[in-house]
Amino acid sequence: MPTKTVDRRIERTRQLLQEALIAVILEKGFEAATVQDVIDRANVGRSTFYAHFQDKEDLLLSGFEHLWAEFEKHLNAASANNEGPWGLSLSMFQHAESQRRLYKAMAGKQGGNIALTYIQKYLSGYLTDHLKQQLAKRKKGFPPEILSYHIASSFISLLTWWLDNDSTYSAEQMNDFYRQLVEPGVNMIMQNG
Amino acid sequence: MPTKTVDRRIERTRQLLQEALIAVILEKGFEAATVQDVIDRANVGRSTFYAHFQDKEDLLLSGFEHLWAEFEKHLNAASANNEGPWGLSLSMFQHAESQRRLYKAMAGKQGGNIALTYIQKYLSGYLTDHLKQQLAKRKKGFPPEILSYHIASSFISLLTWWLDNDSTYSAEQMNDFYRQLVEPGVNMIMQNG
Amino acid sequence: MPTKTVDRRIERTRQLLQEALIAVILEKGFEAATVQDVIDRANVGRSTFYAHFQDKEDLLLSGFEHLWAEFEKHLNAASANNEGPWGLSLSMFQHAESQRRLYKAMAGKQGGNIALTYIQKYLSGYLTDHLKQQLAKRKKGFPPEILSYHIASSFISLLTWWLDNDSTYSAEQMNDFYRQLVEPGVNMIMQNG
Amino acid sequence: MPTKTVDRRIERTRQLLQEALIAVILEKGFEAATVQDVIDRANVGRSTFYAHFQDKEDLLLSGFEHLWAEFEKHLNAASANNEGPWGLSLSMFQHAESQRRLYKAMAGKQGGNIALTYIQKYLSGYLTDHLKQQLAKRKKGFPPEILSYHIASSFISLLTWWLDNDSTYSAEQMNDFYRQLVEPGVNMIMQNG
DNA sequence: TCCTAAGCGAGACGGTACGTCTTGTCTTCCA
DNA sequence: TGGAAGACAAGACGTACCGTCTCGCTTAGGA
Repeated sequence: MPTKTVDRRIERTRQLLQEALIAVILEKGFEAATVQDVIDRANVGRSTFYAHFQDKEDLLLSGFEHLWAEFEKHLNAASANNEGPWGLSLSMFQHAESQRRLYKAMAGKQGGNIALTYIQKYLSGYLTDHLKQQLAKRKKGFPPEILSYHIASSFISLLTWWLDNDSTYSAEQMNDFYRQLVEPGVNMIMQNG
Repeated sequence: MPTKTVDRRIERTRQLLQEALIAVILEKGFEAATVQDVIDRANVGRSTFYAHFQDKEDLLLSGFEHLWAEFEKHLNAASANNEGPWGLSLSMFQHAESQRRLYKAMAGKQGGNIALTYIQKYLSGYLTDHLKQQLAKRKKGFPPEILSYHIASSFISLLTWWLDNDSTYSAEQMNDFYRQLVEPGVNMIMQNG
Repeated sequence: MPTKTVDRRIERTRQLLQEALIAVILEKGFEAATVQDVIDRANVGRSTFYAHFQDKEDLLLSGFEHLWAEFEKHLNAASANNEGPWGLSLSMFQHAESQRRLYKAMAGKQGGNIALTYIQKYLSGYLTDHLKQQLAKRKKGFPPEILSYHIASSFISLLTWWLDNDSTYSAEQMNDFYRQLVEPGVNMIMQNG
Repeated sequence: MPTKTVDRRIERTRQLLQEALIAVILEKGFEAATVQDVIDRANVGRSTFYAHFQDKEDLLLSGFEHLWAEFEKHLNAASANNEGPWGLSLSMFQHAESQRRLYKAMAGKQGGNIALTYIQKYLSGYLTDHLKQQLAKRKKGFPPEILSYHIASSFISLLTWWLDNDSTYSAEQMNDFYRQLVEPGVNMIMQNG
């Protein structure tokens, strides 16, 4: 059975462009980065860029999706210790620690909000699923969408802060801080809703 | 000594431009707004725009500063009930409620991050001053900059969420939610630092 | 009565561009000339070019129309001696002689065929009007459109040859050659049609 | 010794491309035709095109050379009646009549000037050879290069007119028109030079 | 009440980046 | 292993904004 073989240049070009974008973002930020900056650094023709990606957002997103796929691998590999929201946040801090460069470009303030918006949505969805049952029992409780939103955005705030300040705290320390800040409030709400 | 009298047209033009920018932001967002959009709506010449403002960021900021001055008036007027961090946050929710249109344009996701960055800095500064003494007593406590950052960014997250979702919760309710979410964690840290 | 005043920069820019185009055509030909070549030489911004002209054809045509207007002035000034087709052709040879540079760029093989097509149409129209009556008398004569076409295209061929070969023949000599070549055939046809 | 056999695919590919080019020229003209248009219509890869031809001019020229070779066959076959300049022109009108499609693409205004330039040169050369002796006798005569140029370009003008207007005149009629227009002037010059 | 400096609209201008298109070369894969 | 398919670098195209500028007109405020 003849497997359709792919031209290996294609993937190479995509990676050159993704790497070039990261480099440019770290230099001057996502907004200020121009397509010309990226293709110059990648040594790639203008039309080649547009053959692969619609625009620089699309390019960033493609890189993010790759990073996210790796994160999910990491998550599954460590699944034993990382269950529940606090396990998930720890995993993400750890993954960010091991891919600091990429995370700074995508989730730092230099990056656009594309990646952060994605993460926000993912976490909110996860939390809504996870807290649904407990919240359902409450009669006239705390608005669950606000709760989910807060847990997710607090995490993102801390993550961004960590990345942008080149903080030397470890992933585990950051997750501890996160839990100390957020968990008490959440627990209060879950008990008294 | 002759008092230098100011041409009243100047202030009028500035306001026309500020209002036009707000309107355009609410329609298509700050990023997508062009100077041409703004001056068309304000019926103002291009060079007039640049005579008053460096660019659209500058224009937004000028409007924000005006809004902020009004907030401080509001804050002082209600100072009796609004002391401490939770009083400050309540004042801001209330002010946002009374100026919903402007807040949506500046602090909603349609606005840039200029205003939010400003608020973030202001709150962090306020909190650092306010919590400094208590935190100073702790020996090896929780990092104060993270604590301040969290309290401020949680507030901003809720405010933005409130504005963007056209939520019908009152300012007082929103502040309650905010306290329920954030206060327990802060108290734990302050006691055990 | 207030005459609508025109911004003098506009005409200046148009002329800068027209002159730059002529220069570039003489260097590398109309087809090879790029908009970038022209605006670089004219020290004009790209968008300014497109504010004035649709494309380089439009620019050439605008210059040609100006040249043509001058030709008509020249024609009227010398109208006494230049009546009839052979007077018209003499006038054009003379005008070309006095504006050799422009004619080379527009009617030489370096120029596109825009100007030549225009001249061809103009001459054919003129000749059709002029020969109509005589030809109308013939019963089943020579096709008049072919006759007009021949007289016009022969003229254009000679003109182009003259320009491209930097020939030293005078305008009057060229017109003599033209008459010697074309007049006998025309006369035969007009008599025997 | 094995006779070098030519891969029949090669010739087939060349013909596919030539035919595709003709079709595209007739649709949108030579200038507007792109290599992509041609290879799409020929169902051929881009590199294949460039393996056979330098560019679209080269391709057109190759087709023209083939056509020209056929013309020469036609010329020799009818040589008895077609001697001298007026026999040559008749032959070409006849050949154009029998290959109207190809001639329209190459010698019509849709085709570039490549073919016409070639024909012009060929005719000028032929005429120079043919008229040389007679002109040599004259002392201070009419410039022979102008005479040759005129005879050739008048022919080309008529041919192009005929093709572009889908005229129903026969080749013989066209040649008659051509002779009526051009011969008298030439004869006058030859007698009095 | 007039005069004059300045605010202003209108918009031309030089630039820069965009996303598209075409060219001619060069690499990869397949028959 | 030679030729077809098509990925690629290069660069021109026409459009959209930007921030600067020049131009006359209106108009406010001091004389």
